[in-house]
Amino acid sequence: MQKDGIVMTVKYPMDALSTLRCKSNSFDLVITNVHVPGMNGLEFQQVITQEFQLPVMLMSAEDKDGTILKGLMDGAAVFIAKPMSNDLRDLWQYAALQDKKGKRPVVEERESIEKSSNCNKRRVHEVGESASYICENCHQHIKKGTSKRKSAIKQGNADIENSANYVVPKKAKVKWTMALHNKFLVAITEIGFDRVAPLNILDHMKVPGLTRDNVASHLQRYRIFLRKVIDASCKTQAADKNLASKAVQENRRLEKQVLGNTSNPSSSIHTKAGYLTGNLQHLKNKGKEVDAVLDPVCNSSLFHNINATQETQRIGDLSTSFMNQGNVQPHQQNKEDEMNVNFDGGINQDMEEDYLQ
DNA sequence: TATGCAATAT
DNA sequence: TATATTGCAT
Repeated sequence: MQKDGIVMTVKYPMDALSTLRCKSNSFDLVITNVHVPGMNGLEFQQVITQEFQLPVMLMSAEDKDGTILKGLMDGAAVFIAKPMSNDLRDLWQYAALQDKKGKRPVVEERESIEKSSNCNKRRVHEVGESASYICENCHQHIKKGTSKRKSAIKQGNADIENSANYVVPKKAKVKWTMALHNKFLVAITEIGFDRVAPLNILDHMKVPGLTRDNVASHLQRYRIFLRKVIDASCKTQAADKNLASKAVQENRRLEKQVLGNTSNPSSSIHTKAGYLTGNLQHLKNKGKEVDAVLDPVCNSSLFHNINATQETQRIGDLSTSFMNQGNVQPHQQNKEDEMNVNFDGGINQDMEEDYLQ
């Protein structure tokens, strides 16, 4: 693990050692199997500990006490039995918090309770990204317990939590790129507006690492946005109605004037009355069209408690304005976002890599 | 239990 | 600002 958040992998221990010798200052943490080709992992760990003073995390499918104990006594920072849990990311606290004086962080034993999580490329990437996040913010996490809200720390780790060096592991933050948001929209469309719910959306999106909470949070924000847009359009509509009733009154006044003065009807009055009548009809038609398109959507469960029946924008336009909320300068928008917008749901691996920060 | 939502934290 | 988390009501 390098300081800039990048993970470097090598197959052979000797390659790792030569890399470390070239630039040992660039690395924060070494993760190795106990069983590695060409060398015993415990030896490997000892060399690194002695030569580079880097925390070493040992992994093994064996959880025999002897192996664990030996590794820890020889200076390994952590020993983890495979399959590893999703809490792998917690490990970065060892790199982040390593004492300058050489004091090793608390040793924490972990059980491998969870079903084998796939430790694939995606996973490693995610951990790498969140690592730098923890490094940047670890000092904030160490201090203070004065928050009004209940701590996010889960129960059952009280001893670890209380240790001076404990850092609350920070979850990766999902960045809702245009591509991801479009997947979200596709999911909503597929599900049908009436059955929209976080878990449902999550199932349809099929994005690795995305959680129900992520979706729920995004859905909430999206609904707030829609409400704003619809409220605004209601006001517009109200204004239109006002205009329409004024038009009606004006029409009647003019018609009376015209009818009351049949001997010399003013062509300009006829023209104005005709214009207002046409305008009124136009407003009515416009309202009907919009109603027809948006009523099913506005009355669906996607828009709870929204008492709006008219909308001046089409739903498709809403996604763009949703993503442009706050109106960031267009040129600052991710090139990727613009290029990868994809309503067909086919999102490639590289894009998925960008979802989690 | 999952949901929606407001308030609040980060 | 955007996203996450929490507590509550349903």
